[in-house]
Amino acid sequence: MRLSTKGRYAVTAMLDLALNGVDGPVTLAEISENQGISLSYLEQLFASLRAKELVRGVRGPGGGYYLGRSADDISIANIICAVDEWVEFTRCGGRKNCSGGERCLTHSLWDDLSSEIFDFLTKISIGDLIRRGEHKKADKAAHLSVVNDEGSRAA
Amino acid sequence: MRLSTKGRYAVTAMLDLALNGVDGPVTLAEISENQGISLSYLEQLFASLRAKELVRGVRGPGGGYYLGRSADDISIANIICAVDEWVEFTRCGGRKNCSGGERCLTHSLWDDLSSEIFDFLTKISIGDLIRRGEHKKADKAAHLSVVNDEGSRAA
DNA sequence: TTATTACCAAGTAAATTAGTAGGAAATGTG
DNA sequence: CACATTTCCTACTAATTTACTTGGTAATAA
Repeated sequence: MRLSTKGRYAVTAMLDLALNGVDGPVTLAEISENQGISLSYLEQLFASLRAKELVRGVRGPGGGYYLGRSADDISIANIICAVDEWVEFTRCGGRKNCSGGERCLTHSLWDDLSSEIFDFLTKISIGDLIRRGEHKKADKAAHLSVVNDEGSRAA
Repeated sequence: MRLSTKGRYAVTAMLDLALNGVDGPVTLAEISENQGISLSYLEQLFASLRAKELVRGVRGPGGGYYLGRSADDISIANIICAVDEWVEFTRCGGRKNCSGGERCLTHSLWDDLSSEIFDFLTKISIGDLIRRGEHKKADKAAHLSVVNDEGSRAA
């Protein structure tokens, strides 16, 4: 697994798209403005996202991007894999003395961890994140001024 | 959170250290050999790991590195944070029109996801990974030739 | 004394990230 | 139709990060 800043940009952009795309498509110019990402870099990212059918583009005036499918059917792993090319590491073939022996155990362990992280991110959808955000807002509205050390992060 | 190849190297090296360091310290030369990482790059990584007291170096002939504390007290998040400098993103201050309004929700959502991934990796220790590996070995020995689609990954 | 090892610093090649520039192809609107 | 808007596409580039190289110094066991 590989969670780089590139993947972060992509997830953030997709989140923006899901939030602002409820009535009509969202232009990359808007996302660029909102998130402080250059338009052309967004174009690159969205080319990858479009290739994996995570977004759908509409050209011309009034155009922009839609989510390619329901927000509940788009996982964080989907997004990150789309832009980050998912290099499979620990392909022990070709490595030193990795065949079968003690040596390979380390690789195998990392491989297990890696796929566990992947599973974790597969289970979180854009829809989940949004609902979670709504809950938090509702909670804040309900018992206002009740501040614990977790809630007061975003200034 | 940021899970780069650099963090991968560090986790792999720490795993190697934990596995081979049961009787006596492990030299970076050995890890370099085992994992195919250049000695000097390992030195850089271990400088960071040592600064966070995740490893302990012993100089001179017969020297090498020990884990800084019990394998159960070293989480994957610990390791990644040590080498990856943990840049805190989505510090919305200074950003566009991020103060309070709609705009910030996206950042906040990503921030939540980020800390969730962090929590996840905090809960997995080097010790956990090793025990998991041993279980897997035991399972293989017990009901041999029973292969499901998950177990047959590492060739 | 010597070999071995951690430890340290400066520099560098390669890869990746992020952004620029300059378009072409659709498409809604006047 | 003309035109503005927007996706879509390619090539180039600056900045940053990754991974490695080189050339040491300091500690220490034999």
